[in-house]
Amino acid sequence: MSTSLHHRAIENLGTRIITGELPTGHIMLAEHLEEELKVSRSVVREAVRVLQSLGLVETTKRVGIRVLPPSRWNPFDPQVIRWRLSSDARGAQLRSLIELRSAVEPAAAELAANNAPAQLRRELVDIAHALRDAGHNGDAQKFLELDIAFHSVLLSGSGNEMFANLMGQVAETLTGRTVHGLMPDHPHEGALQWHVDLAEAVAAGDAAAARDASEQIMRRTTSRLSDTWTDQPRVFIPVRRN
Amino acid sequence: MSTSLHHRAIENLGTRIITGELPTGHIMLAEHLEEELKVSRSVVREAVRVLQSLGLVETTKRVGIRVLPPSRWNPFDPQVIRWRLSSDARGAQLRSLIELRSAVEPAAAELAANNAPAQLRRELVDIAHALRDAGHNGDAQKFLELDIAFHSVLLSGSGNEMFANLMGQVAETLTGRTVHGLMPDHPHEGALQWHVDLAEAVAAGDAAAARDASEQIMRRTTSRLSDTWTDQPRVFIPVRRN
DNA sequence: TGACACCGATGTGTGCAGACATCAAAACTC
DNA sequence: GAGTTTTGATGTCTGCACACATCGGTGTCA
Repeated sequence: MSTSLHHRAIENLGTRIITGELPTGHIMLAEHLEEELKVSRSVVREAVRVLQSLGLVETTKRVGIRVLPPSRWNPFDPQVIRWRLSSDARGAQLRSLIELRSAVEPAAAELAANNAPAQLRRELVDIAHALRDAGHNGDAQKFLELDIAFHSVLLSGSGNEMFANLMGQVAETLTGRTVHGLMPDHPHEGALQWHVDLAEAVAAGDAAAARDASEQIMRRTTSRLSDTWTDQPRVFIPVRRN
Repeated sequence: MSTSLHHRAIENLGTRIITGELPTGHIMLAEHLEEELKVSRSVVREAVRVLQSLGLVETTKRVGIRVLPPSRWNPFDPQVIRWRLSSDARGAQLRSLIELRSAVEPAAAELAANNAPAQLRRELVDIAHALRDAGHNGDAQKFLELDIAFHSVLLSGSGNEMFANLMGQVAETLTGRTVHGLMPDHPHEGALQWHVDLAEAVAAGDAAAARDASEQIMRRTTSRLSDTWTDQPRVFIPVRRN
């Protein structure tokens, strides 16, 4: 009972829309939602307003609340990502996130090597060494924590708030990976060293080396996970013209 | 008066928070907002709920509605981006977007060369040629439209919905560029050719060439705009740990 | 006397119920 | 078919009850 009714209503409708249980074009009435969710009008209205701002629904007078097509959803919203990760589209969502990370992290590494404050560089090196140790010792729990911390600090160090914000979603991905049993028992030895190389390149201000190391890491991560989405068809969202 | 009260309330509070007129930690009371905005409680409550989902405010019982620090804002939300683009932080926002584009578009070009459907490839080539013609003829209006269309189609062709979604924000950036008088009278001749090269590489399925051409374009775009944000300090968002 | 734990008063968001206003789709009239 | 009326859903407003975090007073104990 700790979560608010408002929050639960958003969660309920959001997941049902994203799983496709409430398909594109499906029309709901606020009044109907009241009795279905057993909540009052204000709760329904506030939830619908939030879903509207996420691009999941639109409201039209005399019609009702219409579910919008996936192309209108805001794919960068943390909630939308979380809902997709726990739906049938998990593979497609993971692929999107990995492709985004593969594009962004090398750029972030370059920026961090050029701009990050000294303390952050030191922290990155420390984490990389601890990460290598945890990997050698087979401490899976600690390894995961340090892995998330490493990439978070790296993205923060880019000084680009959009990059930095991705860390939350990266964390979801990584934790989700373990949850779904996609983590290896023993981390790859080369990957551990690449993390150290990356940290030291950033510390030394060597942007090119930092990018190289990051690209190595992302290539390996991609190849390790790519078989989870081979069955997922790519969706080509039509260009919206006014 | 066409926009709803709800929407106007969001716009009012959102802009004032992002410009810093309502600083981090500032506390408002719902009751006070009612009389200030001259709207009823329901409007205020729905607006606050949306701002909450954007990470701009949080509500606490017995305290009120507290403005959150910029590190909590969702930097990928289109509304937040728009507000930041029309605030003092416009330079920083532009830099973030360009860095993101620079990271994403070459990756999108690669993906498009590997995966895009045939019709999309043809369309891209047609647009590139039309873009070159418009550039030669000095037709600024048409050039802008085609430029937006080109990058939109390219990002859509990646088959990654997150990449595809960036086109909206790219469009904002590009149109904002002309609005702020940052467009050259005559587009760079090399850039026009690079667009054609990129389109033809995608059409031919040559991922490496597509990436190269895209990187060229982004390098030029970055260097052309970088003097608009030289005075903007980089902000290093602290890593949020639970 | 002073420090500390307890507890009730207070204020604020949360949730509820009902009413009227508004406006666009649908039905109707000509 | 064009213009008009009707209808039905969201939009907006208001009063009320409740939950609960914070604050300040009270009592207890050292």
